Amino acid sequence: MPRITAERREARRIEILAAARRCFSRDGFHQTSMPDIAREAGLSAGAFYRYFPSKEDVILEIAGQAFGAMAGRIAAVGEDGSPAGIADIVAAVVGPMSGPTIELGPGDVAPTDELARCGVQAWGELMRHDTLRNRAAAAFDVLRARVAEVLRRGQVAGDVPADLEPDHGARVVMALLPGFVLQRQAFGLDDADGFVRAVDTLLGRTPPSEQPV
Amino acid sequence: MPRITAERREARRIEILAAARRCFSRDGFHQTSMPDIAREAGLSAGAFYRYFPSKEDVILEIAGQAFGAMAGRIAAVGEDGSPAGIADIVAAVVGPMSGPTIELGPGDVAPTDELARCGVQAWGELMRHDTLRNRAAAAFDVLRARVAEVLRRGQVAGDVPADLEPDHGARVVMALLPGFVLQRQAFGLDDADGFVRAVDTLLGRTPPSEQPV
DNA sequence: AGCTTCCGTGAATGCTCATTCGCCTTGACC
DNA sequence: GGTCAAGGCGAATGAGCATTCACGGAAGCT
Repeated sequence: MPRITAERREARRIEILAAARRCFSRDGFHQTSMPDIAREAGLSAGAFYRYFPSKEDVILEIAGQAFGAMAGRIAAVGEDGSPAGIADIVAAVVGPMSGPTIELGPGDVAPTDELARCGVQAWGELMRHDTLRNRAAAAFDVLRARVAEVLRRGQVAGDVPADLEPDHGARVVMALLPGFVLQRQAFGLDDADGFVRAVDTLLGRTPPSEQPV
Repeated sequence: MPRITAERREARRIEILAAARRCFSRDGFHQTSMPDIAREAGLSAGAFYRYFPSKEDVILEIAGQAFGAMAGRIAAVGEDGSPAGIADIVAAVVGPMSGPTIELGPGDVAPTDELARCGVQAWGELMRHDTLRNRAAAAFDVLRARVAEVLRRGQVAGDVPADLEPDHGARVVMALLPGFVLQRQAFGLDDADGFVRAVDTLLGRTPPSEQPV
């Protein structure tokens, strides 16, 4: 018979994750100590371990949130049946991010700057953490296939060059996203509209040969 | 009167940096201990400190190498007077990377996978290390201006949409690079040719309106 | 050769940190 | 209200780490 309800317990867990995100986005994964997280969450160091087995578990969970938030935005494009183009995909990921981080469900949070900063650090972890990398690779493949599908539809509609290999094209589209995130988080370049407009223009919606100066 | 010549001293310094790159690319900045670096360099832990004041200095120097190697490739595009396009810039960064890391000059090394992996981790450091961020931001601005200039020339030649804002377009081109590096280093996707081909196609060299299915 | 100066060594130092443990508190259930 | 298992606490633990230091030895110079 637990002293606190399951809901309260879950809320506490989520609160600890939120505190960890704040610490990680401010100081980095490895410069944040457990007492830091506990203090930020308003708990003692010991209480933390009633909710998570180790610090690494929190890092992995937050890395998962960061990747998941991005993936969720991409996956949502075109789900309502509207005709989705490449620029729509880019716009979805690159869209507004400010405000507090909101829990959408268990382990599912809205994308924020805070989370994006954790994500950038998680890229570094990807390269030597096998579990994280495998999960991320699987998610990447799903998204890439989805983007490739959008490109194929675009080819049918004539919006996308017919001689583009969709799988390679999807790689290029996916490659735009980390670059934008990095520019925004590291250099403060957050003109998402200008970025999307440039993507739209570059992608040939307005073919250069028909737009002489 | 030094016991070893200046050349030998410099060689040792470079060797330590090489050892640190190997360790960092394998285990990450913060999972690598000083004894690890010393052992990899064939030195004692104490000797390291005759060459560098601290571990952080090595990290910063290697981060600088990683960014500098990329920057060097971008900056080299079009320097020989040949007409450079966007795809040339992407191709330059995305090009071959294997082989041992080669010292090109003081603090100047050729891009390798090893160095690229250090670079990805350095992105995470960027966000909370002011000195590193400021230097990177300055370098980024220079490169972006250079890419924007290539785009302007492309507009004159008719290869690039006239209504593209060159500064925004340059951001987009620059954004492609971290994405490609991450895909290569984290997921092993190293088909650089296919990537460049897709960039070339997407950029509208072959306007979609003239390529109906 | 003799002196001096610097280099390399590796054990010692003095932290910090993740994690654990014994104890007290709290709230649910009877 | 009483009981008791779980929650919370924070000092204690023990490992690991960056950095320092005192010494042995090798090069340069005279």
